[in-house]
Amino acid sequence: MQLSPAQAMELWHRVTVEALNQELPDLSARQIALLLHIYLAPPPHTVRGLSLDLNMSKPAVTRALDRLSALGYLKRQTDMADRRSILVKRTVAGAVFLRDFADLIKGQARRV
Amino acid sequence: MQLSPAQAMELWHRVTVEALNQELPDLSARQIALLLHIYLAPPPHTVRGLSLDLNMSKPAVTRALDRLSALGYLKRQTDMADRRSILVKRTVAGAVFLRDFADLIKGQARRV
DNA sequence: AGTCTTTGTTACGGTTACGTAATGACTTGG
DNA sequence: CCAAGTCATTACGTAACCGTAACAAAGACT
Repeated sequence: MQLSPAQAMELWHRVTVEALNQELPDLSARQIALLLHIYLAPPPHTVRGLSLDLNMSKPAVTRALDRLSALGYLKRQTDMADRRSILVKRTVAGAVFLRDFADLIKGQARRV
Repeated sequence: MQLSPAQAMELWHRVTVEALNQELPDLSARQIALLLHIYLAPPPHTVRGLSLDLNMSKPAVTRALDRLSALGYLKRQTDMADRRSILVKRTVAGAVFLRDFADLIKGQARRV
């Protein structure tokens, strides 16, 4: 996939502005990264693993999970093999949200 | 520019995660949108205009400008034709930051 | 058993952001 | 020249977020 710097900026511009105008639940950069990571990177996903992968502190991961699970975009499940760990699981609502977001990007990409 | 939903998500995922790992100054979605808008949409840019274009309250625009100008990414200039208004201007530092960001996107796009 | 380690969460203090409402500076129009 | 309107900012209360440090729960190891 080829993309000039100018195209890259125009795409990002269009998407961020459009996201603001649609008044999506406004997630921080970390929350978006976390959500995308859970849906796109291979499981399992634990707090510790996410903390390392995304370069954020464990409490920050916990709080992001609180927020995203309150929105219904994912859920926690304690790992039965090691009950200290929790496994972060996808949900239908999260998949729908990301699908819509992907469509927004796709739509704006077509205009670039 | 064509982009499947899956490609769109993968690109967004790669870029957001990479941005976290590089520990760029973490800007909110609004701040990024504002910065991109100022550099990509045709001037002039006033607080009121930005507030309308980006669907955010005027105080939110003022605060975002505070933050972004503290980082040196843009500057205010009072409009001499109507001294109530301010014109938001680009800076070299802002252009450099966005150029780097565009390169980051471009680099990740190549891997998608 | 008991200690040490690991995992996720909570507590705390501080920072940053928001929106509504009030304010100050300036322009406009009667 | 003064009242009304417009522009940006500040004030204020609230909510969200951060990182460090303390914590409870579970596992590992002797």
